[in-house]
Amino acid sequence: MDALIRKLEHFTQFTDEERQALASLSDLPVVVGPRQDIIREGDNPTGVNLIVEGYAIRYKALPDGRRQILGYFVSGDICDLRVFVLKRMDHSIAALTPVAVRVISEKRILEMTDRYPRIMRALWWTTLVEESISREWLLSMGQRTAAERIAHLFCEIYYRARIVDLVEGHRVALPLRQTDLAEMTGLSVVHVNRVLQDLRKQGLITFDGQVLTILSPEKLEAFALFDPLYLHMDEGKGTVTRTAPVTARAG
Amino acid sequence: MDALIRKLEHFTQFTDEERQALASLSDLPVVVGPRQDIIREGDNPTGVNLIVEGYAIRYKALPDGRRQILGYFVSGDICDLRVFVLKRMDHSIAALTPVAVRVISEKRILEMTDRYPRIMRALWWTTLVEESISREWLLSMGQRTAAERIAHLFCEIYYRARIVDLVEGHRVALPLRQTDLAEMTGLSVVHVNRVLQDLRKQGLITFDGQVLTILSPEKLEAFALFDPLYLHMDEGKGTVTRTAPVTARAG
DNA sequence: CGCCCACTTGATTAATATCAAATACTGTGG
DNA sequence: CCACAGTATTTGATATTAATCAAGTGGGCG
Repeated sequence: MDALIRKLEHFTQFTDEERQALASLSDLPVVVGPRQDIIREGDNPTGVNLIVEGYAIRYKALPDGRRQILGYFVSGDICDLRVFVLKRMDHSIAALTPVAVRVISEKRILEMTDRYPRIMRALWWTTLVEESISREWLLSMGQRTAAERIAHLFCEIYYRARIVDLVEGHRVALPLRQTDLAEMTGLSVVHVNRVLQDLRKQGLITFDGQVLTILSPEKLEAFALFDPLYLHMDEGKGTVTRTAPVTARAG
Repeated sequence: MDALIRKLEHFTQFTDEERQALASLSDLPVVVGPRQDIIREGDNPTGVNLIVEGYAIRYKALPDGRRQILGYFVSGDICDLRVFVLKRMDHSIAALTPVAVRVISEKRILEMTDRYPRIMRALWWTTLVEESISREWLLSMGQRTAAERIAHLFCEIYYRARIVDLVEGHRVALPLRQTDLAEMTGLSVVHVNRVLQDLRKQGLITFDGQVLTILSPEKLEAFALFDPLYLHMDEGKGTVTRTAPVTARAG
């Protein structure tokens, strides 16, 4: 829950009461094994999932088995906040690594957002950021080369992990296989492997399947044509809490 | 405005009063010339745009000029319903063909959704469908071949146009250039041209830059691995208006 | 130890981009 | 009505990117 609050506070500032409400939002976390589905396409979802620990993904598959990862969740991310409006999931959500999730019922979400409009606005913000990310992915898929695409993904992970204090030095715990990267970027595993070697050779990153190290954020961002604007960090503070000072941009 | 109501009624059934409220929502339409920006990246949007006529697009560009179309709007589509939460646009919206838009202020939207929860829900539905479409595009970009991707796009256009009565026979007015298709699919113009020839040769479609004809919807859908589920048509009726009969699926 | 994965490497092929030129189409002015 | 300019489409040839196929290597673990 901590991570959620930390993340939302990049958008707004909460009162203690609001923070309290957020903290008491959900039940105990459930642990999901790696590569297990959390929600499957076609399901009628009953609650919202808050990722407490680990990496989860959205994915979608074609009938012949080709599979595309559409996005990922880190600690503090909420899956499918407004999914109650739709009848059936049009995609699946799965744990990539071991994941701890807290399930929050629709009722609780509604109670809380009714009582605390600022929380509602903050939650909206998270879904808008998620959409923005998905647009950036579309740009990546359509226009960035394989190397740029992977580099860009690493930049994004770096930023998103940092928001919730998952970065130390320039290192992020990132227990992914190269096949996962392949499914995220729409590339073949072999090609991902070669691109990774190339990025390593260029001295931009280090990645061993467990830890991603960004050797030079500036260089990597330049290479990837990465512009963090699409993550909309820190930008709501001024508008929502009008009296609060605007803090410096993270990073 | 008609098209909007027609579209929303694929999700729910309105009372006359609600329909009235929707109809009186906005001012006179403004006409935007083809290839003109409607909102530009970095802008702080002041209102919501309802497309009355024509095709508009979302797009995003890299600093070196590469450009990706992220989605398109047909009559009845609303751009950026909840954009007030974010400070700045992270992408642009432009007219592809001549477009008529109605601008709706945030205030009006809020008044209406406060008074008519069913309208609020219906508007939410449209944004969820839009997100779903963007996920499907990601799947297309990552996993579908060039030909499948274009075929899939045509299927989608066919369905979305049909919702708002823009299809006659199996023909849709679609005044696009091949470069537009290229930017939508992340392909080069030359390759789009060849794929189009191929689809024509296979007897699946006809397209002359003005009118798209789907010669055999079944064959085209099979070829494109198209499953209309992601468009979430007709699926909310049962849940929102509990007394209303569930109508047959369109198509 | 030996097996199962994941990763790596090399060779080849397929998909798609790029470059360059030719053809068609659209609207305009004479 | 024609000539022309400008743009869009088409075609051909070639280059590049990335996929596929096939065969290693290497590490973790029962």
